[in-house]
Amino acid sequence: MSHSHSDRDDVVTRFAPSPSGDLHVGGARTALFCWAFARGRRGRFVLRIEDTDRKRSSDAAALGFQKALRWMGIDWDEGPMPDGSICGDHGPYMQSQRLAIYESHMERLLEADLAYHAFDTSEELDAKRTAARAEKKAYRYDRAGLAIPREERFSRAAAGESHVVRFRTPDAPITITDEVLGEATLPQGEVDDFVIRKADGFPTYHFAVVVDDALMNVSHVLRAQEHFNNTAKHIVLQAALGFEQPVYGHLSLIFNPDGSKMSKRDKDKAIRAAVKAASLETPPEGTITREAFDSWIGDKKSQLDHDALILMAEALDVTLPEINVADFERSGYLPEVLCNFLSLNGWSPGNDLEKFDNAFLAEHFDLTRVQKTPARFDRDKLLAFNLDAIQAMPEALFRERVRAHGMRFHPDFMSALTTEQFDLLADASRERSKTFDDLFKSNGWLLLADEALTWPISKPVRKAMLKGEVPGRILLEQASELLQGVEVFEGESLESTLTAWAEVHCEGNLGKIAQPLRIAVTGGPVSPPIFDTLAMLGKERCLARIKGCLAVMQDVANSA
RNA sequence: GGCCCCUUCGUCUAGUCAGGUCCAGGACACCAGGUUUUCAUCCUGGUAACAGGGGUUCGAAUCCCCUAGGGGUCACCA
Repeated sequence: MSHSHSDRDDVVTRFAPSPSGDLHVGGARTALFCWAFARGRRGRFVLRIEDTDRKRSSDAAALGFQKALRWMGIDWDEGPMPDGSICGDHGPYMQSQRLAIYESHMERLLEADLAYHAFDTSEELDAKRTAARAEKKAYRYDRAGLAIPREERFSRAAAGESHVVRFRTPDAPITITDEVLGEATLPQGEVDDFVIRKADGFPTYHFAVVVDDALMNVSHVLRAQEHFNNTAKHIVLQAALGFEQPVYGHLSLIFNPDGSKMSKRDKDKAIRAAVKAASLETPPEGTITREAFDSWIGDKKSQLDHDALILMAEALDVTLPEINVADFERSGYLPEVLCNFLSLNGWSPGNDLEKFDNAFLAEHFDLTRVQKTPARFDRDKLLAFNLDAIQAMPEALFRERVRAHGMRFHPDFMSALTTEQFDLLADASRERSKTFDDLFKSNGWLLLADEALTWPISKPVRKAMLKGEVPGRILLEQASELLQGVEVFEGESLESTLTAWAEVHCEGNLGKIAQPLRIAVTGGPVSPPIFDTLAMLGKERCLARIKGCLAVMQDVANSA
């Protein structure tokens, strides 16, 4: 397997996820950095799917990864494409389709006695592992398989006896050179004779990754720090197979704000906490079955599936933590902001510069400025960045993007409004939206039928409606008549009419009438600016709602 | 526990490689004041860190050593 020089001179990076679950932010950042590194050097970026674990991998997950990357604005030159096609001359890019390739290299190692069949049972190995742990020692394979004569190993394997193939690790220290972490030498014996082919015939990660990176001409391997120790295995494997060694760079991990490792389990954790807080012993109505609930509660490590998670979160009024790229999309973050913020975790361009796009990242990203320490993921800062980006957006663009978000995640909301209504809402919401989703979460009052609106009595409602020398409900009654006479029910005319009216009836304090009006037409004390709020609803509906509200407030006042 | 790596405000980080311009800068968060018809936004100001201890040096956040703390890894998962 020799490669031409021109081939190797190019920068080639790859992102090689195993397709289980969804792409989480840590993986997304790795992909982003790999992409940026290649793009900034006119190199190629490869997407490879590492599906050698047949139990955990799925095609759906692989597609989900591709969509998540696309959403972030990350494109790749080689690998599977979301439309089902395949790009690149070094495929296949699904490891499960490369078995014959691995096998040919495996044979070379076996023939040269650089690898050997091992017949240990998992029970035997487990026992040795347990013993090592009891002695507080690191477990290392004892090369028991090597005691079997070579001929016998081959014949037993040929006869179909269950076995794995282990790599015969050289008896020498191994030095890893890493562009981020520097140089580290593992003492001899630290890397044992690891498995390179599993009993099911599939290569292990270590073997597949080394073969693929070499055959795909990968020049720079940028991956998570959890792989740092594995690199030693990859280096000795490359030497045995006669492959060139790529440049390595290991990226620090991303943690939760509390310092715990960010994981998919965090969603279950959030719900478990809510279940505990509410002392629930049965699943909430309309969520999951009693059996599912009991087994989930019984096993703290078990996870609910995606739909169950959402149902439970809604029933318990819990906000699930965003972990996956798809979560951030659903929550209404801008992909360019997520990318910007993600790259600030573990990398910075210096000069106090914080806001930049992917093109800038590609141009300036380099390994020397990558942080060695893990970063905690600060959602507040991400939110602040998202707000800034939305505020900086032209009105028309915001309309367009927030509409797209609505069509995707809130179709009922969208179909309930006219285009004019929605544009009004979008314009009124832009400056106060931290995410696209904010608009949909906080304006449910628009969708309700006028008869269905209610006015829960809370402290701010009581204050605005019932307290004071002239209670708000009285002013509201008067303002209602005023509104009846407004011909052009639009923001500007409403503003001039109501401001003038407030000048006379509220001592110039618009708030005195704005708040009662807001509560009357929305059912609560929070909404976009009052004139926009009124205009969106239209004259008829405003008057109907005010009428209903006044009746309720009258009752409350009477019973007080 | 073995091995490897790391350690600047609450958080993300600049500064560390080439010691003085750093009684440590920016951002988010927080606190105080202001603007505002609600919420949010916005404006102004403020609190806040070189993990600890030894060296080296005229001088150390920056170099060396020790201690403490953190992380990764120790699978027929990747």
